[in-house]
Amino acid sequence: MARRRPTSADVAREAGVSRTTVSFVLNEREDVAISEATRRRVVEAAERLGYQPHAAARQLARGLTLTIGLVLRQSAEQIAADAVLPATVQGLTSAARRAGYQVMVEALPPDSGDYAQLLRSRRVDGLVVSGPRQDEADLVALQREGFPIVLQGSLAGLDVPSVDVDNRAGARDAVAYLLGLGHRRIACVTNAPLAYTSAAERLAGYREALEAAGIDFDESLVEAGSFDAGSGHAAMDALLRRTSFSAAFVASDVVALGALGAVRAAGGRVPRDLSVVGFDDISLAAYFDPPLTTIRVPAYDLGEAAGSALLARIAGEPVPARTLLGTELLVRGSAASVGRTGSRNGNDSVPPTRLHVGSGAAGAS
Amino acid sequence: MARRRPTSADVAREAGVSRTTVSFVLNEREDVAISEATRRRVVEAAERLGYQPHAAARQLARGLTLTIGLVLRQSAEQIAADAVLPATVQGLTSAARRAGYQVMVEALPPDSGDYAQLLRSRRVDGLVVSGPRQDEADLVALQREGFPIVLQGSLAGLDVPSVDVDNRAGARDAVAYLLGLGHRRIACVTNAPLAYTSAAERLAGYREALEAAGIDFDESLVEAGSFDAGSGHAAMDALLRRTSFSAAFVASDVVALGALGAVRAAGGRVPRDLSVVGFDDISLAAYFDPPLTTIRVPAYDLGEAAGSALLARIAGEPVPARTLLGTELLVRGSAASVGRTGSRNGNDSVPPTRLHVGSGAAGAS
DNA sequence: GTGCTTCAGTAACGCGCGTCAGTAACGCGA
DNA sequence: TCGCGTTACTGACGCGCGTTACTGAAGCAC
Repeated sequence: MARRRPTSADVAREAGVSRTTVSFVLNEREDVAISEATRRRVVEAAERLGYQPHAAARQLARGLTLTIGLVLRQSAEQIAADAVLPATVQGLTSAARRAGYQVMVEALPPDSGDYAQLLRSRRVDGLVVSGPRQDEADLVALQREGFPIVLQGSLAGLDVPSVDVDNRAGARDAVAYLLGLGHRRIACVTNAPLAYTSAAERLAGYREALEAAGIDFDESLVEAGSFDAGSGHAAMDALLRRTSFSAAFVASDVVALGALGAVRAAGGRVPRDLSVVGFDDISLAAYFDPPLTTIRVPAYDLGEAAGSALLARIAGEPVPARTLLGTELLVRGSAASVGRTGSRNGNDSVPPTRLHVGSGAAGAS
Repeated sequence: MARRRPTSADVAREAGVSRTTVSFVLNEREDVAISEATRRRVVEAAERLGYQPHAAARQLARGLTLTIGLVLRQSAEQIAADAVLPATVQGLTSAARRAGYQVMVEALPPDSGDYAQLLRSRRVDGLVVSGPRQDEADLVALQREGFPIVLQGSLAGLDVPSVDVDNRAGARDAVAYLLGLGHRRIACVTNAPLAYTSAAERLAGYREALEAAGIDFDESLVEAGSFDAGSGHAAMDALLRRTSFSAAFVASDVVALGALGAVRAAGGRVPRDLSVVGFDDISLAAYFDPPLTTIRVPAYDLGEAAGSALLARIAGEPVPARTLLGTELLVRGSAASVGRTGSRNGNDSVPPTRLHVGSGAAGAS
């Protein structure tokens, strides 16, 4: 016969005290006086029985689930291609664990369901929502009902605290670096369609850096990527066919890998013929050919910060409306000075080739 | 004044029935008779009040949390470098959602904590445990206490149902493919230290394929990788310095990227000088240079299968002790026939170069 | 009318805990 | 002795739901 799991009543009986006392002892309540002797008796009884409080009963009595939710609002493909998601999740869970919280994940592509019930059914105490684009209405409604919500990412004109990477500053740094190397015609491949805030912000950083250097924005130098390497290949291919430039800011490492392939397919060499700077610093970027100069985003810290902000909100503490995490330029081998080849080749005297793909050249594979 | 969230009692009052009736109606119980008229009254009242059952109360009353846990038992670095984890998690959440379940993630590196309390405190109804190596004791104990557990991965001699990719068969396919291309001296870089079952299995598949072709196993052709690209670079570098071979099976795409870099650093070209086959088919593999021929692992399906198996166990249905998911060889551009160069170069007459790295060559970056 | 069955709905209990109000015992000063 | 505060503990209620056993009423054959 399987023994029933022990309840606090069993512990009370075993220790010869009341259930109330058990609760006081095990919750370490400072405001009630318990003699050291009974405290010990209770602790030992609990130990002996292998007592573990029933989570649901506790939640019901205290009105707290000690759980936060992570809602992923991207498409399935986008999630699968997200190289930094695991790190972000780790940051979130670790922030949660420090506060005694657990994390519930809900991968809910747009239009595939509703996460409001997570909150309204009190399954979680709060929500980190990542990558929303169209459910502003739901968000605002939940926020107004008083539920703690933190946005991971950005969404203009929303009265919800958000935590994000400083995409604009990172992009500015990347492009400023290329400008510093002497480049003037710098192309930009976005990391996603511009409806995504991060894509728009990175493009804005690109424009700002050009502007600061007194260079006019040229629309023909911009092409949209879309999460995956294939889009980067296509975008770079289109740019090479359309116009000429000596450097490119590709706003995502994953997209950049595709772009590197397109340059190669066109017979060009990076950085000799074209300098490239990426964004994200995925773990493979250092092993691209050439190793990718890129902007590091602190993925773990991002999850951490989102978690901390949410927990603060749950605790009723004030939370800044917007937290931006800094990025960092990582110089590796994919960008070189104008008029100089990449150092890895050693033949500095050869001028940069003017890359151009004829209409008959091989397209994307 | 903030309105209190509605309870089933409120719905009952609003509909003019008892709470019991509300419960019967909203849970759509077939075994009790409710007139269509009152059914409608209750549903409408619930709708009007925006009623949402309190999850904890429900869990307490029914003894079911409708939640499963995913325990990640790898190191933090390993999780961060895992390119297929998001897909697996998606598969798991989607299997869960179909059954009305949610997923709780617990990233618990070895020796950093205890996941038994998740079960013992009834926070979850069951657990998918991924990548354990040393907590067999805990697992067996929980299993014996009757908790539903499914292993994602493999662990010998454990009486816990497991779901895994058929690593051995996949490796066999990869190596058989290289053999079919005429290669005889085939190196192997493992995807992890051999203490990891998946690494041992993939190496075993490599040996089996060689054996089937009547080729003796040569220990000097094997080098251990370790999750990241850097280890692949180092391993390939060591192999090139130590011996010669015309092909390599690198048991992870991430590790393979580093290996490709090492070949390049040694002045070799893939597949002209060396054929390479990877494992995993991460989303970037098709954009490596050259595009990586590899073994596709069904990451999403893996999560799906683990989830389904766990839910079956929770429902008390029998579950096979071991579920192995098939893999698939994806031929791309990183392997070529012996005596022929890769077709992309077009100069078939050049014999394969014998690659060898002098002791003065550049090492890992 | 009687006995039986089916239909429609309800009262009351229990899930396991947190917590408030209350109490008994025990000093301790005047 | 009384009054009062302190210490150490307990009884009982409530959290919001699911569910079992029960009650009336209606229908129906005899």
